Amino acid sequence: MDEKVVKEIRAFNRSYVRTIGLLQNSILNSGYSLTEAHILNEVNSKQDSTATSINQELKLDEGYLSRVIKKLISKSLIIKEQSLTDKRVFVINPTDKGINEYQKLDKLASKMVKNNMEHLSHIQQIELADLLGKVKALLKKE
Amino acid sequence: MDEKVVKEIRAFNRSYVRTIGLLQNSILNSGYSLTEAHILNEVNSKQDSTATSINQELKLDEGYLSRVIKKLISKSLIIKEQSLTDKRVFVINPTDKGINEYQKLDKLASKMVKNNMEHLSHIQQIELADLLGKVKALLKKE
DNA sequence: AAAAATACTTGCTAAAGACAACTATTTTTA
DNA sequence: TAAAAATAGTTGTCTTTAGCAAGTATTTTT
Repeated sequence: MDEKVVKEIRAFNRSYVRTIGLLQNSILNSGYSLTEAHILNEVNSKQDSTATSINQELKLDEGYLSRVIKKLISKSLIIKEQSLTDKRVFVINPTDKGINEYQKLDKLASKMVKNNMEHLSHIQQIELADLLGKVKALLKKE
Repeated sequence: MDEKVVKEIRAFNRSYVRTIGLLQNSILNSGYSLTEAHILNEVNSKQDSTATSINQELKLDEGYLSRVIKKLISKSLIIKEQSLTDKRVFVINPTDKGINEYQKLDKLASKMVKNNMEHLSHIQQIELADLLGKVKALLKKE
């Protein structure tokens, strides 16, 4: 494989990690940890999540996940109900408060992205979205 | 600002974070924490680093950085010498072992990137590098 | 010369996460 | 169908990572 290509990709990764890192840190100022925000996102993105389904995405330690879920329950952001068909399983859904908080986080994340792009002209912004879309498409082909 | 653009960028961030996250985790299996790897990178990238110069890039807690540096010294990966011209300053450089370990990490990171791209054709790889270069250029304009 | 700033360190604490052992339930298999 | 294995989740314990505040030493500013 072309070393030049690898070099270019790694240079991009380094610079982009820093950018995304800053966006993520802004979420940390919202009162939720990154993991909590991710779980909130999972639970709000699909109905009847379970610890297992959440962890298929997040790949955390199960014990740790269990505790974070407990914490989110204690904050009344999610509820957990034992499945009637399989009593090993506990179905998780957001409360109204959880939906609300998630939407706040979502808006915050959008705002951060906007702030990060605001020095670009409108045409450049469209170009950026176009470029990223193409990259995503290339990398999706598994 | 165009909501569609923001949406596209956020979708990209999500998918890319996952990709980079996997690469970073592979480094974690090398026996060094991400922070240690970053410091090793800093110290190997430029001569006579200092805690302050490292932190201009990494932006860690100063106390924590001080301790991680101490740990790397105890592992004989870096050495620290008091500056003769300004005794507040301690100049940091990699040892031979530190240079060696850094090169190992560097190769590992390249390998991971390669693995991640290997399902792409040569033309697609070049296209990817080209797209990422353009994105980086767009975002660099501060 | 005193005050402020810089460079770094240390004590203390909390958060994030890993590992192993455990309960409860369901599925597989011999 | 009873025993074994697998699945889903929890809890105890520990380490790592990191942040905050107060400290030392030195240099710069006033």
